[in-house]
Amino acid sequence: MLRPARRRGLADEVADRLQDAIFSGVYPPGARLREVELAAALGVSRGPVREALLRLEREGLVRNEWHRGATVPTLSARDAAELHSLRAVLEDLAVRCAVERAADEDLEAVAEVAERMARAGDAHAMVRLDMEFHDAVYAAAGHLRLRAAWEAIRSQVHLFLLTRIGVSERDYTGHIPDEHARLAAALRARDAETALRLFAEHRRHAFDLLAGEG
Amino acid sequence: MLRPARRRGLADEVADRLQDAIFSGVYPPGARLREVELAAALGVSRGPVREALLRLEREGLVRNEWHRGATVPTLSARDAAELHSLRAVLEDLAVRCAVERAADEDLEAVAEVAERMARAGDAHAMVRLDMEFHDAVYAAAGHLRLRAAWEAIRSQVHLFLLTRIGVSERDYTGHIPDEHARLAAALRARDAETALRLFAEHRRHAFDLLAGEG
DNA sequence: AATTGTCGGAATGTTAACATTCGCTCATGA
DNA sequence: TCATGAGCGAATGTTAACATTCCGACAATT
Repeated sequence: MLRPARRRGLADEVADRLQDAIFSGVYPPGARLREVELAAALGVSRGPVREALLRLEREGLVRNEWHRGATVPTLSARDAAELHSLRAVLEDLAVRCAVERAADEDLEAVAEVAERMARAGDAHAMVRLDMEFHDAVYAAAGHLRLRAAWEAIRSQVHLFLLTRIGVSERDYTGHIPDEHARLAAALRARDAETALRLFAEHRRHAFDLLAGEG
Repeated sequence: MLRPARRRGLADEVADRLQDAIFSGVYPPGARLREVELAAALGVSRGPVREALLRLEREGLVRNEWHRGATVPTLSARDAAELHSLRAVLEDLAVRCAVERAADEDLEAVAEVAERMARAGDAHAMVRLDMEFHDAVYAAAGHLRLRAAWEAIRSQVHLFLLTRIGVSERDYTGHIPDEHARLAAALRARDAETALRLFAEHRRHAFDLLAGEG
């Protein structure tokens, strides 16, 4: 069973590199992303860079302004609240779809990611797995537009976790794997009510932990 | 009270023209959008056209494939179901936000659009006002990312209504204005429970009417 | 007859040069 | 001292030419 081998243009390549760079802290919130600078650093022309910045804007990782270029946005408390509330309704739908009509193997893939979290290396790896876990849930939901809506805020959630993780790293890495394991179990049992409750508690937990002290 | 006079580039201009053209039926679902052709027709170069197509892809109005160009997608029954379910959770949140913390003037703006629907000209104008009404609700919600999520499917909903409107135009134009008036009234009364119920019935009504017979 | 290889045309992907816009600085004036 | 305007520099917006990729048709081979 082969996945479609799609050819990617330079733009996608550049977008991925930029995303990694932002997550790595090379371009912290507030930093300006100059097209010529990026083009020179990556060894491509401004075209693909421009296109990549547009894609990252769609994901909320950069802000684009007329004739003023792209900058990495700083997430305010209000932004965090927006992400929290929007994520809640999206994830509720995802959980309902997944429980209702996902293939068993897709739900097992979710559980498999949850297991990997138990032996994550550092906090950054944990965050990556956290994102991967939720990706798997949306994939199991089999809802293209829901997945697209998630991907529109996914990077922002990722960035939020990375920037706020220092304030309580211990609690985060300690409780998170176990929580995800329970989440996966509820999904595999196709227990919608329990799953919805657990996911809500999970989000509330993470939100209180990370948004409160920032 | 002036709105910010923002300078728009050619790309945005092109995107709007293309959107109008698609809604007008110039490019029906399945049609190919060739960059050179569009650039020549609009009197600009391929750069802005490319950027515009990327923006329209973000809105789901065109599909872009590697080295195969852009096409107007045809909406299947599954697509309609996806739009319906996603729209439901987004609009629920929008209504809750609007009832909870919208300014009175924003809710009056919603009602004002609803009133204009009573004296709409043709069916196309009615659909435009329908979209405008829901735009106003999202604007009243004051939730930037929720609004962005709506805008990601807005054009698809618009196109869906336009393509399916012929099957039951009479029912659509007949009942819709009254329904929206009640919706607006519930919002102005800040009656969350009633508003949520009415919006759900509204969507169910439109979905049954238009998706069923296609 | 069916499959594979090759070729041509057409469209997109990419590049580099040109045009435009914006923020900043500094001089000017009241 | 503050407000106003011109000019400069830097970055983005736009363009047109070049490179690459893909699809379809047709020929060759088994």
